[in-house]
Amino acid sequence: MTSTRDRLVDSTRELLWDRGYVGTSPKAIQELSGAGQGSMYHHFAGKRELALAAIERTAEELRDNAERELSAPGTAVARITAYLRRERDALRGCPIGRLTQDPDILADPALRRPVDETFDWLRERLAAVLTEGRTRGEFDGDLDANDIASAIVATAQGGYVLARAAGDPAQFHRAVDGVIALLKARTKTVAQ
Amino acid sequence: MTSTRDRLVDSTRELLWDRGYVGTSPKAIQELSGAGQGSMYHHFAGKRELALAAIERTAEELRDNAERELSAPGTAVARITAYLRRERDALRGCPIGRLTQDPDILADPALRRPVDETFDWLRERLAAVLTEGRTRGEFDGDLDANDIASAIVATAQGGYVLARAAGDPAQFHRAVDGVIALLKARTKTVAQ
DNA sequence: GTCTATATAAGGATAGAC
DNA sequence: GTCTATCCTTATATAGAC
Repeated sequence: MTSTRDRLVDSTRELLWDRGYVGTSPKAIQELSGAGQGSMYHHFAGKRELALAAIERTAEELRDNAERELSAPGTAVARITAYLRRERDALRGCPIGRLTQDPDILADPALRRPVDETFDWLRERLAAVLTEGRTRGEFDGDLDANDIASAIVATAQGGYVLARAAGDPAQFHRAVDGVIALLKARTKTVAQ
Repeated sequence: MTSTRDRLVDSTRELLWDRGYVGTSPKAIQELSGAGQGSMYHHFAGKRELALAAIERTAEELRDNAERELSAPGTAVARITAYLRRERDALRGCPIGRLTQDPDILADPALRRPVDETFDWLRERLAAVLTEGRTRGEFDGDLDANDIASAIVATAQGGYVLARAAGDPAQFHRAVDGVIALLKARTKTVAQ
């Protein structure tokens, strides 16, 4: 059903997620995808081209998933809470954030771009949701949407770090609960 | 002045910080330290033993630096702010947090322990500072010190991710400013 | 499109002389 | 303690047949 090409890209995505760029070998990609060596080099020029396709696809998917939560109906805080509490494998971490630890990725503009753009988009999207909430009068006083949006994205990314260090997904959720509690304290105490 | 052994450990610390465990080769360690191959294997059994010494040393240093800010005089928020705003090379990231992206480190209990313990300590230390602040009456209402401490550590760790993705240290500071703003909003509005 | 053969370099270490 | 020689494996391809 799926083409060899697709299986190569999907396998690369999995391996990049778990082992990063430097930790992912062509041989491992071939084994996971079930494609032979000649086949792999027929479809892609090499590891770099494969990684590029894999990263672009992963970035697209992350964005789509985030947009689903963030564009749902509800208050700003409810949507951000839903986004942060969405079910996930916290121990596996973020497939995009992970790539920022790979010097070879950061050094290559093409490989780096989807990473950069994903976080840029996410930060702006969260800031827009916060601004919308403020316009609607959800929050008390003023609120720097850009800084808080950054803090929210960072809390999630750092939550993965804490979870992986401890080997315990609860550490992710604890961090997320912390930032949600801080954010909720800024909402007007009208309803519960 | 410094022993060959120390130069080997220091070089390994630098390389682990920048390239991670899988990205650090014995050859690179030898070149950076100026030690020969025989010399390296005389002092250490191999890459793993070198990494162990390097990670333990880095963890110790991180802890000492954090303790310096967190045990200073001042309010809880002032100390946490000083900790988060301490001068740093945000683009380089956290030398301990970085290791959580290395499957080989997480899979090895000895290599992983200092990483786990560092974050455990840091989270508890921040929670203690927050609890102390609450006892002193710095904060309005209640406040879940553990969750907020987690969120603070996570914001810093995630701030590095954002900074590295963008190639811009300002992204780290933006996230940090966001969480500080949220935290400050919880202080009693007595003084500024 | 896929397979097998071959190739160069690097990773990670051991052996033994000095 | 340090150096050089040697070793086996993996990384990352290229070449050419089918």
